[in-house]
Amino acid sequence: MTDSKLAGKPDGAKPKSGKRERLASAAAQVFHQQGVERTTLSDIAAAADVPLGNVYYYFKTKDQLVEAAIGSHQESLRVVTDQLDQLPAPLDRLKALIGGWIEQRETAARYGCPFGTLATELDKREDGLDGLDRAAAAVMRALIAWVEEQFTQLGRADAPELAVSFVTAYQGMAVLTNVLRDPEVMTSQGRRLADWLDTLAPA
Amino acid sequence: MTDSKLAGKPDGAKPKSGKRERLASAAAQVFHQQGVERTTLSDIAAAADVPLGNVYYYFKTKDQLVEAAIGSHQESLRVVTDQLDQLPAPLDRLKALIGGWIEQRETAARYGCPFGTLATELDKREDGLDGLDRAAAAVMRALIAWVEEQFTQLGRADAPELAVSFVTAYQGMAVLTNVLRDPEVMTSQGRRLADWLDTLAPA
DNA sequence: GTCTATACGGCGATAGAC
DNA sequence: GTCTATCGCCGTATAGAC
Repeated sequence: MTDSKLAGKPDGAKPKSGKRERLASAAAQVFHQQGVERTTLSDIAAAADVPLGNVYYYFKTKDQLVEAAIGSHQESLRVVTDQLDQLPAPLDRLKALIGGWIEQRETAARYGCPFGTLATELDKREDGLDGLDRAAAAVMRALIAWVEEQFTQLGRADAPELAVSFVTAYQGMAVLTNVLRDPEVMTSQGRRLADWLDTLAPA
Repeated sequence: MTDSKLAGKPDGAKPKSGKRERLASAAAQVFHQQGVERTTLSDIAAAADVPLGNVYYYFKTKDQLVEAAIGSHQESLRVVTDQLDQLPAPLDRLKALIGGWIEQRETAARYGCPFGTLATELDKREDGLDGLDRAAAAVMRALIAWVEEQFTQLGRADAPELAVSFVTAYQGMAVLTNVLRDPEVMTSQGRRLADWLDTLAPA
């Protein structure tokens, strides 16, 4: 890990087209669908429409592509929360977040949570070899922190624990939606989660 | 898949020692710790203390070991629920189930839910090649069904949805406990889940 | 900077001696 | 039934032409 997005970037040369970014987001997508271990570099190269041998110009190892994929998820999260921050009420922001998850229910039914399943897979690695699992944990913490901020703005003193509960609920929904291959689980459990939010908000 | 436990069993010969079962439960354990894709047959052979070449006498392919591991989880679930069924009150059964999860918090922090992470990994496979993901789903459904039965005995008309919520909560707890590498998440969220049960029970 | 050809290692699976 | 030796494939990574 280290600097995430910047590690391994060839400098002193014209970056020209965003091949590196194309590879990173292709990696994130293919890792989501196939898992890291079942995905070959040639799968990613094909998805990004880049010749196999050329991948190594941008990423020296497969693990660097995993790192880039984590960075890609981090960026996606930032974009989403920036959007949500436009909404005036914290309660509406959280509900809109749930709404977005429900919209992605078909994808979740087939492949699970794009980020949760990646983090789970990385956690099977032996400790200390690489810090990729910790890099993934940082993104998860960023989500929790954003949710916590909303609960704080709602005046909840127990915001930290509520935030963990909230994200926990989502990850659980995603797992069951995926394992049961049933998008309706996301819909019904998402509604329950939204209802729970209403019981917390001060009238 | 097909017959789960029986598939590929050599018949017409003396089974003698339970090597097959040793291999199956070793497979379940190693798959949990390393994931299916990162686990080699030699890892499993070593864990079961069986020579590598001999594995193929009991299991023709690696996938058959995955199938056996799923069967092993199924059996573990049966043992646990049989234990819990000894308790007279359904509410106590559910709380005892949560208590068991909390006891396993250290393992969950390091490797996640033994069954949930396996099912999640199998769901990354392409459809139709093997039915292993569906076999895993059946075990998850069995857990949900048992939980649902407890809610039904509690007189809840919405037992099916409550059961899904309950298992969802656990899977989510397990994911965050694992990703954050923090056993305390399981403790605190487990307590929340138990408290939630109390709010449901008729006074 | 781009791409092809290939080296290298590892793992699933098999053959066949005992 | 048990175990060793080994085959063959595939995937990561490299060398080096263009």
